[in-house]
Amino acid sequence: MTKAARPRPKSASRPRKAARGQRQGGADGTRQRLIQVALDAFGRQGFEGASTRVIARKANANISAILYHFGGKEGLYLAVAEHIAAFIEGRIAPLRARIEAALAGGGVDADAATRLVELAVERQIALLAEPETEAFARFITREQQEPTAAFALIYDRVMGVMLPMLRRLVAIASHDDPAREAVGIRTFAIAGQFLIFRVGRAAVLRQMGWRDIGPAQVQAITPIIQHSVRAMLQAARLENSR
Amino acid sequence: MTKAARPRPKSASRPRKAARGQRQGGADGTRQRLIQVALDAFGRQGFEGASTRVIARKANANISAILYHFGGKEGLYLAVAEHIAAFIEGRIAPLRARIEAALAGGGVDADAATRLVELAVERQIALLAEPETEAFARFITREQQEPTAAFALIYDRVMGVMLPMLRRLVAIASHDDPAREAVGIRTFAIAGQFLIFRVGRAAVLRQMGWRDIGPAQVQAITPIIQHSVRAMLQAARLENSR
DNA sequence: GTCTATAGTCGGATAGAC
DNA sequence: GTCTATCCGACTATAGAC
Repeated sequence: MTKAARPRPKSASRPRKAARGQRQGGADGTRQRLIQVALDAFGRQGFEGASTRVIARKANANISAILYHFGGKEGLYLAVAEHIAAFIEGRIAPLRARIEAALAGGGVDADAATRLVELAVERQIALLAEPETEAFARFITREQQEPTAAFALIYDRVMGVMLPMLRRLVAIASHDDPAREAVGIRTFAIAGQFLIFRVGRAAVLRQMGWRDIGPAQVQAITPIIQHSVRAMLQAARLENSR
Repeated sequence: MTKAARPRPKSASRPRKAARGQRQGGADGTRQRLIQVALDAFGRQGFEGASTRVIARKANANISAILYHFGGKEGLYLAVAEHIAAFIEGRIAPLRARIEAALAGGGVDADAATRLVELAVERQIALLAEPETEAFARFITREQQEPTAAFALIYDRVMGVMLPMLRRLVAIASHDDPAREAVGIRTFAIAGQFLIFRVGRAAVLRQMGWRDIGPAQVQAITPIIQHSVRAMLQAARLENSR
């Protein structure tokens, strides 16, 4: 009963000795292709639903290549998480730098903070439209439901960076204390407004009659949510200034 | 390659001949226990990750009972979806009746519509706090990522009912046309504000320092999101009335 | 309606040649 | 670094006794 329903990722002793600077016989290509295919497979079918055989075949690689490069299925799973974290880290770096510089500078009043939140919202929605991130969302959403080491990795490198930053901005924009629970809740409420379009994808497509969530949809979504966020922050500020 | 990554639910010829009114030897109990355990297992580990062996053992039933009652693993999966749809249907019935009556009556102005949306938000958040719905959320969120027949079932009976209703209210509250894309987007943005607490559960718990999302958390979340929704709808109304 | 025994398939991992 | 061959465990589903 308690015996272990399945062997989910724990530590993953992936060897991956050489492969960074050498590139023998297109080896690095194999590694990258495996990660790419595995990202889609794990995201769609989950850790146990996806099979290494199918992943290897689709990546034009041998099954043993997974053992060689990642030490096993779990290692491949974690490598996918690393890939996701690295990709998003790179994409949000400019935004992060800009917000951190503003916050360090000290001259961020409520209006400036509101504008920075709106900027962050716009960038995050734009990220949703990039084709790669559709698979990311599937993978991460799965991890949110039943977190493994892969979630900790992604949280630490992406969410754990962005959320506190957004939270500080929300606090400034609403004349509140970032440590207060209400500020945290408000921050998630903001994130939820656009994340729902990834996470509730199937329902959104049906209800909206969309065939996909692409650039056209992003263009429709962005101003509405920015508007909503502004209204929410201003109302909270009024409330807190009484 | 195209050979079939896995045998997901298609039609499920579940026999389930007698079992409703007869109740021989505690049979109905077995059926219910299997559904209960399967809901948790499928939600956590996905269709292929969960094993009928473990489900049967945890439900104190024989593996063959799954074959007998549901015709197979796929039948059990769909039975879980049915259970979810029926449960939520029952829970939202009073709210639905109230909103439909108000809309049919015709006397719903923008303020009344806003209050009804706030009421719906409150009820939906309260639903999140009920312990059963945690497993529901896991199951449904999985289906959102890679929908099967189970998603169609739940969408038709729950989301497809609530979303258009909410959408009409949002349109009235914001002096807009329910058919407009912006109204649909706004409706999802509202839903996203509380759904994030279920769907982004792991991130919420980490960032907020919560150990669970229970009654105390619901009490903290509800007024903040109601306030946010009101601000958003009023801002949209102002925008549309110019 | 519940159970045991077992068939048949597919999974990940290993060993070792090249 | 890539490949084949193979092991062995775990899975779902079937057949048939009770």
